[in-house]
Amino acid sequence: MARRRPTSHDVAKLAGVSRTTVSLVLNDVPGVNISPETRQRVLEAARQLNYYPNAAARRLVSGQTHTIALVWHRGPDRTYRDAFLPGLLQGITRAARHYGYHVLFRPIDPDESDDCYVELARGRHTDGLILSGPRSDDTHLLDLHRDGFPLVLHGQLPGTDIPSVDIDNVRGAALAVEHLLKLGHRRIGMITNAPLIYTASRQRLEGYRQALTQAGIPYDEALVRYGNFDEESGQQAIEALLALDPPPTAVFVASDMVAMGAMRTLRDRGLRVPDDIAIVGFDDITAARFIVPALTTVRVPTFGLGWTAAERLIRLIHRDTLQETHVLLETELVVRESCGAAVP
Amino acid sequence: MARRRPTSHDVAKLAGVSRTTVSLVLNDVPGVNISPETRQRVLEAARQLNYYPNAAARRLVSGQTHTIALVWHRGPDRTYRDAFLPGLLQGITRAARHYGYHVLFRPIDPDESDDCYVELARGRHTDGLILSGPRSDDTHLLDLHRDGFPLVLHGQLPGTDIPSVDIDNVRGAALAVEHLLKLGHRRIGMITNAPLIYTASRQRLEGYRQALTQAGIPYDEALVRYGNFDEESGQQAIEALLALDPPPTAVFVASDMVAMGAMRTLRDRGLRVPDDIAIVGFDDITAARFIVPALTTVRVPTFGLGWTAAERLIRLIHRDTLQETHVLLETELVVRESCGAAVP
DNA sequence: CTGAAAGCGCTTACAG
DNA sequence: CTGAAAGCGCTTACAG
Repeated sequence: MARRRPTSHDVAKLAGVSRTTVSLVLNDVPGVNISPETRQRVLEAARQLNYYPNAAARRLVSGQTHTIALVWHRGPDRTYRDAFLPGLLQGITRAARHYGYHVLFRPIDPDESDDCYVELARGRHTDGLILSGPRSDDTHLLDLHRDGFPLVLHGQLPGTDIPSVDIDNVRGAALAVEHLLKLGHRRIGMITNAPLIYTASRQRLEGYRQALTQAGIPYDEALVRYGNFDEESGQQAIEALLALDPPPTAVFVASDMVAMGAMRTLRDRGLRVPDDIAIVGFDDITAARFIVPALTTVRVPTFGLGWTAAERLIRLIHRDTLQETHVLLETELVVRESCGAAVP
Repeated sequence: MARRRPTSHDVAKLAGVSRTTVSLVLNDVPGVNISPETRQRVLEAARQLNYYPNAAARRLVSGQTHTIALVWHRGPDRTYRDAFLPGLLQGITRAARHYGYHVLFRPIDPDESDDCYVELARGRHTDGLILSGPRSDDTHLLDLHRDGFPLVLHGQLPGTDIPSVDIDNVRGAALAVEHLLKLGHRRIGMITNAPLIYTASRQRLEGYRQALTQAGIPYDEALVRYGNFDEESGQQAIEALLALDPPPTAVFVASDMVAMGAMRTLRDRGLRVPDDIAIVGFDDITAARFIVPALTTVRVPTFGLGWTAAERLIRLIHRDTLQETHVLLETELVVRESCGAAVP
């Protein structure tokens, strides 16, 4: 800026009052009696000078930044996770705005050390942290938590009491499989979204098992193959499933991206979906609507995940107590064409 | 935190030096001679106390926040724009990290007033602003610019000297149409991405015209229809084009999302792409790869857009001069199946 | 009802 | 080579 920014001093001078009064008026401090005329004079002076209080000074004196940060791990599941970013961020920023907070976005690339977000917290750039895709070997995280720094995980870290928000993967997967069972399928294969080191993968597999058990169908390991976030893994997995004798009549693919690969292979092989084989995905990425046949899938409430995480984090910052430490959000089955259910 | 955070005072005491020395050592201030032993003692004390300088205090004294903000307009083109967010943010945060800056994310919903980002700038929460989707009626923007506040636009605002970064829409559209011409098409229709009030729409239409002119084909208004960001608008537009006598043999759809609608209608009508009618899109959204036939389209360099915007903004913050005020990034034609070119 | 003063936690001339 | 002091721009007890 060319000229010096106005300070509360300038406003005080122009209004003919002290800086104390300026602060009191501008912050609308309750329980203080200031004459309406004085109040008006201060407001007018501030407007005239186009005065905005310096955030740094405020932060210093209040000890609060009114900022929360989203730390976004970008691992091998990058493309997969990117699909959720807009919704999640939208949920976080909406909640933040509602409570008067700003949002800092901090992606962590695979080549970065895990602790690069620690400075954000310890250096008080932010009042709290949402960590998306937490690592179980992240000791800095536990240190921060131990020191009472407000933290919410997006995703799960088994065996910790750090508050977390996630979707109910088990239930979501069961939803998908139950739907296939209802359509009459008995021999249902599964392709996981990722290797089983990922919590979500294990949980979605668990949901598949539960739904089968519930229906009195024995779990058959041969019907399960492992995806790895991308199309190609879906192609390989479906090949293996097709090689079975007999092959499954339906497959639950626990990731839309992986399902895209599976469907490509089926098409290349001249197999029709859902007539020859039914498919249900998971995630509801944008492409699920557009592919032919349109993919029946399990929708992830990205906005709700973001809103809930931010809302709980701000609670923590305010030293409110959380009712429950871990929150699981419900998913929703979106029935389209690939499952073979009649679409109205 | 349970116990009081350590301050530079604590570090000084533990190391047996003054706070000045602590600051000098920790900031590695050049041109100061401090004995290696003292330096070591300070570093050790800081580590032992797990000391991180308070950001608010630093910001106050330096007058810099080392933060840039992305202001993200969420208008009627919401879904459309969301497709670009992850790439753009990734580019911005990478550049920011490279220069030691943090990134604040601030979406603006349609129900919010346009000036809600002003406080961010005037209150010095950030050293500069990237505005994505600027409005020509935004007077606050011009005020900030006049006052010398560092600003970079993502998108264009005709008739302003505010630095901007965008893609070369004209060239990108021409690329698409030239490709269709090369494949032998002479009667090429166009569906715009949005109404012509949007700069990008006008420019893509201009690229279409230029390519035709270049090939000696007269511009025929009847061959142009207007999309509106979504599938449905694509369906209506393609219907109108098909009703022509004769209909075009190829259509350039200046938005993948709109193209999805057009392709759905073509499929429903039993028309084959590209055999009966060739299609080229614009944007390269994720779904473009997965739809059948895979969509030939013009790729938008989202990462480059973000990186360039952030890099230029930081230049501005450093009071460097920019070589050129407006930067246009090149797009790239991604040839897939919908255009009818032989794919190797 | 309003003002003078202290203090938040740093950095940076300025002495010694 | 190192330290005492001022100051960044606010807010908040504390006097009057």
